Amino acid sequence: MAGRSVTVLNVAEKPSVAKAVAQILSRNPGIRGRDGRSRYNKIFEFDYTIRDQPCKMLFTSVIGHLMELEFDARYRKWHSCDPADLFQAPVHKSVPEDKKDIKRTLEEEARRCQWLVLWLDCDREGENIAFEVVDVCTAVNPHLTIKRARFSALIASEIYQSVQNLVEPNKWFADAVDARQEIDLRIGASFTRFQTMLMKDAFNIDTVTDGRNTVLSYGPCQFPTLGFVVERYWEIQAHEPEEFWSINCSHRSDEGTANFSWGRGHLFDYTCAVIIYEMCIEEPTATVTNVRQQEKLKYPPHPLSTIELEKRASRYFRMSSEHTMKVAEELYQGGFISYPRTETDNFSSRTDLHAIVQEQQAHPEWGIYAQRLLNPETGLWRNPRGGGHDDKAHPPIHPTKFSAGESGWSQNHRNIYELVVRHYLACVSKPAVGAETTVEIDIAGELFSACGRVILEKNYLDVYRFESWGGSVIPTYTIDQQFIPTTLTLDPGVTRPPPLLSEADLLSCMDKEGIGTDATMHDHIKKLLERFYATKDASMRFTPTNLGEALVMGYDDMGYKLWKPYLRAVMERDMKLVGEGNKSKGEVLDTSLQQMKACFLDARLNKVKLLEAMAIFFERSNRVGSEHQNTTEEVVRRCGLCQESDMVLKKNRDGKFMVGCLGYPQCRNVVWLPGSISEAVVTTNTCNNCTPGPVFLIQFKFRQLEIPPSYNVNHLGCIGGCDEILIQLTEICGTGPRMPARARGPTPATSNAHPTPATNNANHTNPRQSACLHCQETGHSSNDCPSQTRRSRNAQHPETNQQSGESSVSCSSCGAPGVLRTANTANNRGRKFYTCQSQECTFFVWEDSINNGTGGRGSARSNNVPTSTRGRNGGRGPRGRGRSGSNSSSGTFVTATGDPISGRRCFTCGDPSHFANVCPNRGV
DNA sequence: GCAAGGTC
Repeated sequence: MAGRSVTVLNVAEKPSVAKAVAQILSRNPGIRGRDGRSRYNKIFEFDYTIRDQPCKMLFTSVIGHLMELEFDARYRKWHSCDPADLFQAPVHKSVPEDKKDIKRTLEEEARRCQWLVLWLDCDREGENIAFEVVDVCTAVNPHLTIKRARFSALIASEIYQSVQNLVEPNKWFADAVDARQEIDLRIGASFTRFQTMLMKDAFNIDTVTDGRNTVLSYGPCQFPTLGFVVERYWEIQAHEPEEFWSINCSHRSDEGTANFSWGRGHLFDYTCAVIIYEMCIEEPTATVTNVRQQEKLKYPPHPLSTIELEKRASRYFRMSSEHTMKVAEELYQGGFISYPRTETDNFSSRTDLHAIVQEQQAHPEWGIYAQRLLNPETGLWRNPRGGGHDDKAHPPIHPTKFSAGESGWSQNHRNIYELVVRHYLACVSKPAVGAETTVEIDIAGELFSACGRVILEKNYLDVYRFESWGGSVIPTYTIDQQFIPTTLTLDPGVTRPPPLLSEADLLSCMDKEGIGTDATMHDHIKKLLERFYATKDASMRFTPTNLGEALVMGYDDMGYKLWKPYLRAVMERDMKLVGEGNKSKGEVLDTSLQQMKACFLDARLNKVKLLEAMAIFFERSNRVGSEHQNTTEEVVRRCGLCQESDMVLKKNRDGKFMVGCLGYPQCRNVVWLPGSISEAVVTTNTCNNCTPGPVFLIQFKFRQLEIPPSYNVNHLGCIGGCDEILIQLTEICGTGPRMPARARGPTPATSNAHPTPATNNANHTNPRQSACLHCQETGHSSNDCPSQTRRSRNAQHPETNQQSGESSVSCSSCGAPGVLRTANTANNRGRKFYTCQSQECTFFVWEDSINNGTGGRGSARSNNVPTSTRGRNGGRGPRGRGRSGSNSSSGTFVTATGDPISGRRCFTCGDPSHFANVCPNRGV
């Protein structure tokens, strides 16, 4: 029933959506908006009818999130509190200064409206922004009727449908985002303050950070991103090139040349390869055993999503993801391309795909192709294949306006526009068609194959100049045909480490592990560079800096996976549960913050690991208070004297422990502790007697010889005044150390000497139980891995596994203990040798060669030992080098079972002193 | 001085 007109405030997530929806609903493409308080957010007005209700529509927007989460003022200064407090410090949402004008517009318009319709993007963040808008509007007009419009694309039919079927906003979705925001803030701020304050005083790191104000930030997205870079770097460092051998065959005829590759790929065992090669050389006639002809298709890419745009721009134009997004944003603002932040790689069936192509027909470079595409006779058109991703908010990136290049465009603008257009044209084109021929031949029982390809139809490749489809023509062969190869060679090769991560690789890793969103991934990458955690070289590949590597190493040495993507994955799972209503926001916050706080406290107890890792790369600073014992101060209680600051546990340079007020020198409240204390750590336990609480108990360790025998060296004590034992020991021992700190023995063991925190820590894995990152062995952590002694980072470390007096032999490949065994082969029966304890490693050395210095890695083959170990680990294997000189000259070989092979000689010249592969007349 | 998420 038509009634009196109501005034409806409609709010979209961004100005462009407000305008687009207003244009559609008002059926006025030229609709003009009036200005509000914010220069970007216009207000469009028109009349509309929603389910028979006449409406005066006011359509405006926000610019993403309207509010930010922050700590209450008292906790905002870095030294205002213990970073551990940030896990429970009060937080609140507020509108930041630069969004105040948008808030004012909403307030002014909301006052005169009866309805509020939320047109935010239909994802979790959009839902959360919707509730921010609701908060602002209902604060000034509590009687508003609140409705949510759900739409998946800015297409007229979709919008009409949506406005007639308004729903309720989804609080669960918004709650999920609230939880994420709070967890990110608390973890980020606490760890950032902790590690920054710890390292800045202890080391001279300003040298690597350009003297800028150094912040060693930690974030649940930036750190895993750094983790990917460091992990790859470590993989490269750990790589040892390994020689392998392959047999290659070519055949030239009038029709061309075919290059046949060996069915076995390559062999790491030189002897084996030579034996097979000899067999081939002795009977080199090739017989064609199979000829297969197949039609092959090469498909065009899926419609363009943000990540693909970034990856391809990086590959094709060497543009950084950050710059790509900046350029894409400008093209979007200019109306040339669609919204560039989208996960969607699927066009809605309602999109007019042909109209987009029609616009491009006049282009001097790809216009002809667009015309061909639209001509049904060419048969070039094909509806695009989707990649299965849909963010339900935006279509794939596609051109929205024709341009043959604008005068203000940089080369990058031209490149990105061209990529978007060509990519779109490719998507709606038929795949390329090729004819592939595979020929298999047999030489002396060995299989070889060659493949030739002819492109029959280029189709999309005609327009998508960024891709190619290599192919070569090979001669025609028939089954049972025989020929003598033109060349038949035994060629050496060497395994190579993987390359450093490229920007495209990094984006793929992040995408796969769910780190960041399409709109923020480039920010996290940029942050690594800004924080001096990584550098990017000319070929767009990332190397960790010393700082980045040290931080990851420090946490890794603690056994923490804080630099791995798992934490984010858990958070993503929790957010999903909250969004589905299967877990409450409070529940997720409670458990994950409790776990993260325990992890934080534990990390702080183990901070020596971080300091040790940093010490590998950086000089210790001479600043006062820089000794690592007192670089972070653990809060014991609130100061009862000034009642403003916290009392923290400190250790002076001379080794004295005390609990002092952070308000020093304004507040001089201090509790001196007995001089006989060797270690003191604040625990999470609190005193039940002392007030005002909480007063955290301290785990003390006293030096045995400095306290009366009736006292225990370990004592969990309180400094609040209730602890008789502590008072007595202070009286007995005084408050100064007996010996100067420097005269004491080695620093006691670090983390193991500390009590474990009372709370459980789900993220902590014991490095003694987990496999070493480098050699995959258990029994040591990655930082103790003997295989890493070659790494540059250990150059400053003593060789701990080579200490004199040790009688055992350790594996030079993985560092595990050697096992003494007795040979049982014909030539060496009874002779002793060592192999590696690990079944996966083929280290070998004769015992009698150790003292005369002839043994070691690679000696396996020159000493005729069984080579079967190679087979046991599937071709990957010993880090030992390939062949020794004696193999190629003596002519004595063993089979896999250790039996000698005699009577072999060079096939080419008949000389028994060498084999054909090293013959001066090499080749056939 | 700290996070990550929106978007101009």
